[in-house]
Order: sequence, then structure tokens, then C-alpha cells
Amino acid sequence: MGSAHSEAACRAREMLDRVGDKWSLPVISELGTETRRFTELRRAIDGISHRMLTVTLRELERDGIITRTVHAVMPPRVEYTLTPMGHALLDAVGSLVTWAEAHLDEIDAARTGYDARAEQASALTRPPGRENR
Amino acid sequence: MGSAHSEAACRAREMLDRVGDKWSLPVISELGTETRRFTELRRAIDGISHRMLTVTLRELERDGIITRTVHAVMPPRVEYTLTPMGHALLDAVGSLVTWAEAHLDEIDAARTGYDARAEQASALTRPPGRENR
DNA sequence: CAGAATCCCAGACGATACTG
DNA sequence: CAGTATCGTCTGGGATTCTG
Repeated sequence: MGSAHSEAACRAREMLDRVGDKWSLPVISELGTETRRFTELRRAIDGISHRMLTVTLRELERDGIITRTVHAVMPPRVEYTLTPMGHALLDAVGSLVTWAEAHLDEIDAARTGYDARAEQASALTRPPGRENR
Repeated sequence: MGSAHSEAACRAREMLDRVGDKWSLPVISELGTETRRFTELRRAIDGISHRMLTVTLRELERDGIITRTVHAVMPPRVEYTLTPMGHALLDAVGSLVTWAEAHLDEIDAARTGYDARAEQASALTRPPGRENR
């Protein structure tokens, strides 16, 4: 029952909530190539904090998108791998990337145009006087 | 060629930041069918507040994903339409939806399993005593 | 009807310090 | 090396009120 839209949009939103946080995608993308250790990921992903890498990995593991393997050695060695489901997700995200690349210029242009128009509009409203250069 | 990952992941993240907020996708999805007025969208999208619809529409318009048309009548009549770029985006998101639908059960299972294991693990650590039922 | 402006809070995220 | 715990900040977004 209800609107046909919610079906699709709703499912998609669940996923964007999952993958749309700040670091999930970089992590997934990095693991797309090959299995990695904690510190390797840390170094490969620019700007991620120690804590956020941990948190992100936990979430992804919980959802079955990555696998965590602990090797009982000293010092500890933990490896992370993308599951088949994770690879499929990476593929799905691919079409977003494609879209983004295809329309990046168009988006920039749209923003510039919008901002220019907004600036003009507010200039009309604004009390006339010397511009604040 | 440094890290192959950043190229793709970075672009994708820009888009997830754009579309990954709480309401962009429902709005886009709703406009995918046909042109809509403000209040129509408000009613169609369950749970969205007046304010957030306004904000979301502004952002999408700024990025050239939707078009805003004002009809100078009383009462005001404003219509929103998906641009071609917007339609393309909706298509791209489609593969995420497909992925989500295909793996929903798998994700639920993974979570349940993970949580169960976590519960067990903490039980071992926890000081033995009577369970808190 | 459509939208702008204000206030406020929960939760996401970063920095830092400690542990096995 | 890998992970946990604690704390402070900052922002997304909800409720509400005012306008053309």
C-alpha cells in the first residue's frame, strides 16, 4: 500500500546512512584492491583518525561488509578484507562515481550561476550605498 | 600514480555528501515521477518538516539537480522539476537500491550474528554472578 | 501557499590518553 | 600494533514563529 516511491527511496536511504558517513567509502574503496592491516588503512586513508578508523571498521564488520581476521602473534596483526557483499556494494557505488565525474562541471556551473543570481537579488533588497569592497 | 583509491572514493564522497543527507533522496525520488508543488512534496514525503523541505530544495536547485518555477499568482504557486542531470542521478542511485534489496537479509543476519557474538564475549569478561534477566 | 529567521539539541567526529 | 575510553566541539536538522 502507500506510495510507490517510498519503497525505493527508503531502501536507498538505509544504505546511504550506512555508507554515507565520512569514512565508510574510503575504507571500502581501499579494501576493494586487497586485504589490508589496520595501520596500512590508517596510512592509506588521508586524514582519518585512529578512533574513526576503528569505529568505521566495527560498523562495516557488523554489517557483514568486511571481515576481520586476528592473527595471534606479537605484535598483534589484524587484517581486514572486503566480503563478496562488500565488493558488490563497491560496484554499486561505482555508478554514483560515474555520474559524479560526468556532471562535475555542470554542477560547478550551476552553483556559480545560482550564487551569482542570489548575490544580485540580495543587492536589490540591500539599502543602496557604497559597496563594501 | 599514487593511490588509485582516492580518485574514485573522493568523487563518490562528494556525491554522498550531496545526496546522502536525510531528505535529498526522497525529494529526488518523488520528483522522478513528475513535477510537484511545495505542499505536494511536503505531503508525499513522510516526516519531512516544512523547514527541511525548503532547505533541501534550495541545495538541490543550487546544484542544478532540480528546477524551481514560480508562477506569479495569488496564492503563490511554485513547481519543482527534476533536471536531466537529476534524472541521471536517480538512475545512478538505482544500483544502490538494487544492492540494498539484494542484501537486506544478509545484512540483518550479519548484524544479529555480530551482536550475539559481542554479547557472549562481554559475558566472559563480565564478573560471574547472577544474570540480570 | 511558500519561505525566511531563530532557537535548540542529539549525535557525529576529532584529540588525547591509556591498555594488552 | 591494534583497540578502548573520555571529553570537547561543531553541525544537521527539528520546532516554532514571522512575512509577502
